[in-house]
Amino acid sequence: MKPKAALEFVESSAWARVLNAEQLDRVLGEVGQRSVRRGTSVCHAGSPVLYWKGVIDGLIKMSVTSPDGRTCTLTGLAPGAWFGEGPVLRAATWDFDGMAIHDTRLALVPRATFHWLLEVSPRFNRFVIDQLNERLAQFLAVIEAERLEPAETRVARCLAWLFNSVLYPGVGARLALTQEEIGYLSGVSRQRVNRALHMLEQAGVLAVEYGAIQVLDLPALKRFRAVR
DNA sequence: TCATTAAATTGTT
DNA sequence: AACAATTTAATGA
Repeated sequence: MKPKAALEFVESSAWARVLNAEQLDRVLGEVGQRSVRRGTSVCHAGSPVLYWKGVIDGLIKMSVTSPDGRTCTLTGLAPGAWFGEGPVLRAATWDFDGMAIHDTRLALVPRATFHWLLEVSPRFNRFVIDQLNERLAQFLAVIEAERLEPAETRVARCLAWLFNSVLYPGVGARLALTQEEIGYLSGVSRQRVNRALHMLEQAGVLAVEYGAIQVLDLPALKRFRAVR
């Protein structure tokens, strides 16, 4: 696979801009690329972590499966995302499943390269800390909504997450996503998603399109609260 | 380009 | 979960 798109993607990533020329050269020399069709697995719980992965375009769903076969979706990974630093850092295997829910292109940074960057670049370390911290804040917001808020608010939090420009710099104002998919990502029935989206549209926060949504006011989406 | 049809998605119960 | 309405994509005249 010719990694041309991956090279450009790495160069445009926030963490690449904090590296010196020598460090960037090594990364560009070792980065790989992979295209996956919608519906295919991109990483599997229990299998070895070989790469730190970036989403060039498309969409990935992160989920876990219980021993009796039930699955729970944790989050979506939108364009611009880099993921897997957790498993890369602490273990030799993935602790979640990743599935492409759209045709997706991935950039692959070998595990060894990632660890080398951590050793030689304080600013890269800082990037990783910032990213982990941003995720933590997002997870807290989602857990809070899960326990305290009605479904409409949970949908809003889930969408605010997907449009997070720190975690997913590649996402513009518009994201191709059906209401069914939003349901899977936010743990809400499609009917409830439909209601929530219209509520959010009424509030002027986003525009509902056929098979897509467009965010008009991201700050408002983040702080949106439906009345119970 | 237009009309027809199938498939996907949405809105509602 | 089921159904009807709507939108899109594909096909061929």
